Amino acid sequence: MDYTVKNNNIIVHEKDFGLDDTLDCGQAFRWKKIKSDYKCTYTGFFLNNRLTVSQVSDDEFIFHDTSEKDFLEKWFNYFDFGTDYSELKRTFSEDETLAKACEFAGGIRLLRQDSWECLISFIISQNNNIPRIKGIIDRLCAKYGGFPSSAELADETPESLAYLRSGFRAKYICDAIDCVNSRKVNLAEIAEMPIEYARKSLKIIKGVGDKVAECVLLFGMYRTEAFPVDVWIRRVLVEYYSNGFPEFQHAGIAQQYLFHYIRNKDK
DNA sequence: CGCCAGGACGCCC
DNA sequence: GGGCGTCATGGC
Repeated sequence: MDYTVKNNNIIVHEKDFGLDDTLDCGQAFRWKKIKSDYKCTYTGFFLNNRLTVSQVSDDEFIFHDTSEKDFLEKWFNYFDFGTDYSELKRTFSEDETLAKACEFAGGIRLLRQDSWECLISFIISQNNNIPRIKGIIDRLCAKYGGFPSSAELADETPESLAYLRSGFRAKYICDAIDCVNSRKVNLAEIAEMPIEYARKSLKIIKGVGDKVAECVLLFGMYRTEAFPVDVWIRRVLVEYYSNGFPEFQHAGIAQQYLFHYIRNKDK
């Protein structure tokens, strides 16, 4: 990765990176594609830092109205620019199916998201579909002027959250708020725990089962050994890996390629 | 109308 | 331990 500062923008050159692949693959829910004269442009947030970013070509990107300081302190890490995805994909591609998946959407990167936002987002995701997940999170952020902290949400009840239309998940959101505010669950500590303890700790929260815990670990804590199995990945495992899934370092990142592949390959 | 969506819980055996 | 009905909501 290399970058140059130009006016108020940061121009980034990076291979193995695509905005559509990365920002519209179901790992983050607050990025919106907007009209532009570039290949594509998205606007969205990390915590409550807004960014508008455009893809100019296969390997050129514009981070609009971004200082060098903000780029290096926030966005470099968020987009995981410190990781060599060429090398990762080379390793994954020893597997036949993963080779196809990496070829299909080679621009996917694992975003380093905020653990709290991730926890709430993936509680909302259960037995739900991506457009509706985005809608619920939109309504939450609209009310609070950004993604609310657990402290801001302290007085919410399932009834007061009715406007979200999140259905049976509202009581789970409230339990997550209570667990974090009472320090029964400490996300910063969980992020550093051995993975089995981290899983158990997250599952203290009602509405957090195996799959949601795995998503929080992978997307919100950059625990790349976490491997969420949802209905789509279950299909991949049945269809292509009846003899078991091979051992990979950073298997969670491989999971992202597979998830995107199985959902979109027939389109 | 039924089926499905980045599932988890409660209850049953 | 595994199996099954239920839980809101909205798009198709």
